[in-house]
Amino acid sequence: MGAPAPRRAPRTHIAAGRPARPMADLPDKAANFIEWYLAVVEAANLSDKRYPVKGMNVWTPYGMRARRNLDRVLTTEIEATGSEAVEFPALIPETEFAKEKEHIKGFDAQVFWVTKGGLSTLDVPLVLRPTSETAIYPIFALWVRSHRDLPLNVYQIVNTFRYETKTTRPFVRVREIHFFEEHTCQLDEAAATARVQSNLGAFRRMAAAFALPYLAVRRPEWDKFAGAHYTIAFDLPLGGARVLQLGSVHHYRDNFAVPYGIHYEGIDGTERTVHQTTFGLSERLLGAIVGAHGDQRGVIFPTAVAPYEVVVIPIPSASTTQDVPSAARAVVEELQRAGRRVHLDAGDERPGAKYYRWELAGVPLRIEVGARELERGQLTAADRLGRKQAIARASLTTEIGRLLAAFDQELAARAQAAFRGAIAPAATLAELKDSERVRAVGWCGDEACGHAIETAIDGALLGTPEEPLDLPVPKACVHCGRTEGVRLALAGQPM
RNA sequence: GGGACUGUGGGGUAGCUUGGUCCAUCCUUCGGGGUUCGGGACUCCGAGACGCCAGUUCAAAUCUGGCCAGUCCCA
Repeated sequence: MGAPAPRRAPRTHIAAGRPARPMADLPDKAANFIEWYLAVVEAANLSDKRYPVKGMNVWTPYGMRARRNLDRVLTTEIEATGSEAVEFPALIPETEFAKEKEHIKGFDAQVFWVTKGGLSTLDVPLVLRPTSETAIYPIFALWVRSHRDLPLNVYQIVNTFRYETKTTRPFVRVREIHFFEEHTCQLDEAAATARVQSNLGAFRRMAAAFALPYLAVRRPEWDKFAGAHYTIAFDLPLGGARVLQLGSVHHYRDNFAVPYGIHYEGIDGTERTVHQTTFGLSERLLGAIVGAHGDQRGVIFPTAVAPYEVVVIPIPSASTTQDVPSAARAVVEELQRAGRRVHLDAGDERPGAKYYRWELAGVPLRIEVGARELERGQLTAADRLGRKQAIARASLTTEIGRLLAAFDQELAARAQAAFRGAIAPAATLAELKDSERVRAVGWCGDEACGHAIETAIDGALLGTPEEPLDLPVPKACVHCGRTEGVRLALAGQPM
């Protein structure tokens, strides 16, 4: 006789923060994306938005697991390119904040101020960092003395604050941002350009881990980062003409280095000014993953960010001699030893209810352990894309590795297929109106023509592709018809 | 930046127009018991709410004002 099933599963840490709450059916994703997004984030219990300050949400235990996995990908990839972690303070004196004119113009309407210390008013008000250039660069000026100090590549993952007046949304638009920012100093403009390229490569690898296709575009002059020489942004099409900016890389030239005095002595003994770059990402990536991959059943996490890669569900039965609970525990332990993030759901719910809950929560792979499997020396594995099969118990670890890899591959293939269908060329401005796609058009580079395109699509000229796209280069500007200097440009509606 | 609407247990809602019927309804959730368990089980017992602050009134979930938060639309 096998041991009887325990009356009640032992409590685990996850019980305090349930991975997903059951709820009525989700709103239709295709028909009402925003409603679907808000509902799925709440139902999967990734974020608690009941905190009583606008745009500041609570990270739940389950959401925190996803965030840490996301950050692990970011830190691994950026460190592989020779960047080191640092952490600078959150408060910036107004005097430093105001040194670069364009930068402060771009940000002063959206910063939080600290104006009092205890009961007394501060002589110099402090800004809660909306981004950290002005906190970091005065110190860079002290750190950089010689060409031997270059390149200086550092990054930090910290919270930044922006006083958003628009509607805020979990992960996508928040006032307290979980921000990844790399700041670098380079010998000269060419070296800074090379660093930008290195960042583009790093992001390509990050996005691959998240199974996210994207457009790398150089933003038009009027939409670049405040203080930048140029900005390259990563845009994810989200259905219709909508795009979500995933992050950006900026070339600053010496725009900040001059006002902040970041100089060095070159090999030839002359004093030179560094050229700088930055690379910014945020938890918006998590929103993008939810938005791009999720379906009518809930979230779908790629393995790299999934809070749990595998959930094991025992199927109890009173009429068997098999020791199902012990067998399930053994499966979990074996996977844990193999380094997998795995969760045993031994709760009182019936198996079907657990399937729904974990599908809502986005776990890539579910393993079912029941009398039927044990009698055959097998396990049942079902992935989040609906593929179910029997695997041999004896080769558990290798089978799981294979199934997760296949899952990631299929997830990426599906996202890639959606991506290809999301972009279409347009030869006339009329085609931009109420467009159901992101549009690729000819653009002469003129700002007036750019704004005409923006008006036509009721959105933004995202910019010119920085990486090759499988689209023909148009012969004439879609607005003025000029053929001189015409380039391919993308237009869409930023979320 | 401008406007519209909304706020009732953990989640979704009824009640609000016409103040008293409401120690507030239903579903879900949560805690406990029992029967169960291969795609959202059933049953019994129990828990839990009128966003905050003022005002009007004999009486406020309900009317008024302010604040906070949320949703949507426009620039």
